[in-house]
Amino acid sequence: MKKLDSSFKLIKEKLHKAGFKLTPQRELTVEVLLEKEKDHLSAEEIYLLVKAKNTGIGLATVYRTLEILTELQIINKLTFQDGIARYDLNMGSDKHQHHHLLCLKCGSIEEVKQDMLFEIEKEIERDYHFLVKDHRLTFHGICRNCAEQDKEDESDVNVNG
Amino acid sequence: MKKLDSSFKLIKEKLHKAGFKLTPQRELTVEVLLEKEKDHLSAEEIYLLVKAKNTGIGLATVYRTLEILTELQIINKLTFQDGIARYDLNMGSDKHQHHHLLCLKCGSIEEVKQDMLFEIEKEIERDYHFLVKDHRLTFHGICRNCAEQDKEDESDVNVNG
DNA sequence: AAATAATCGACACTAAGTCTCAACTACTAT
DNA sequence: ATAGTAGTTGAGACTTAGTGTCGATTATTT
Repeated sequence: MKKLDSSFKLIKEKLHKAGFKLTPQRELTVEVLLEKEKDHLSAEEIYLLVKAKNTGIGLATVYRTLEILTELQIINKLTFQDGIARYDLNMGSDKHQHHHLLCLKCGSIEEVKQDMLFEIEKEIERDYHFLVKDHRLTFHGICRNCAEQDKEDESDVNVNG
Repeated sequence: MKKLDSSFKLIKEKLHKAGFKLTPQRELTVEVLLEKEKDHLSAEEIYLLVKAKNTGIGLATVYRTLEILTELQIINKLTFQDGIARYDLNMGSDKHQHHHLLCLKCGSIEEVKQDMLFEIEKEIERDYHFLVKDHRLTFHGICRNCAEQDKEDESDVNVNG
């Protein structure tokens, strides 16, 4: 757990430097976020996971902590089409958001780490005189797993029909 | 109002063909959407605009109508970072969503009609084995107006200070 | 160890959106 | 043109994500 430990320390430092207290509730919230690094958790989910660590925490506290972490750019707040906010560790600390692949079948969210939009941002700035600060790019489609599942189902139908 | 008229007829036809009744509430909702083509209205805003045409309509009806229109791909339902659904006429009838420029200062939403992501989608499909059906791309930044405003304010400060 | 400013949890509240159901109406076929 | 009917409507109850309030608590500083 070396990597998590160092990230954990770094985040705690950031919080402290910004003048926030290091309460156990905040530490546990960060802990959960680090442990579920790959997921895109909602506030409710984070709340339940922190509570599951046999600790009490209020939902409002989770929201407040997430707000602070977003402010400090430790996490990103994302809203996909369902309108529910999800949170995403900003490990790379790039100023630009990475992209997401949202599966329409299973709802999974995969990340695309590279930033493919550099050229397009230049185009936007030139053609629309719009000063780009950040972007959100989500592809909607069918993930690898679901596509394979679909293929299997199809051949099942062919065999049985 | 030739263009609006023909769009209006087309939409009504689509509704009818899909087996939906052409109620005055639905017609008025479509009318509002056509009149405010450039805006990105929320359900609440559409509701008020329809009511303003000295007609009664229920909020639930607006939601239901918007759901149907989204289903039939006559409009697109968009959720930006505030989590409120906004609606957007799908005039071009391209299967792919156009892009948006969201100003962080004034909140305006501008459209980018071209689809700049063709190559990137190919990359995603190749590298991630993800079958892309659609995308959502929003640039966050400062629009032309606000940038100019900022410049003016700055020179004011210089003159007065 | 005491002072204190930040933080906490419980719960009331807001707001977007959905559900329910009795009343109504656009369409279809006569 | 009219009646029958399935789809639709509006009012308001409900759900759910998220915010605000406030008295009690606690991490930090001295």
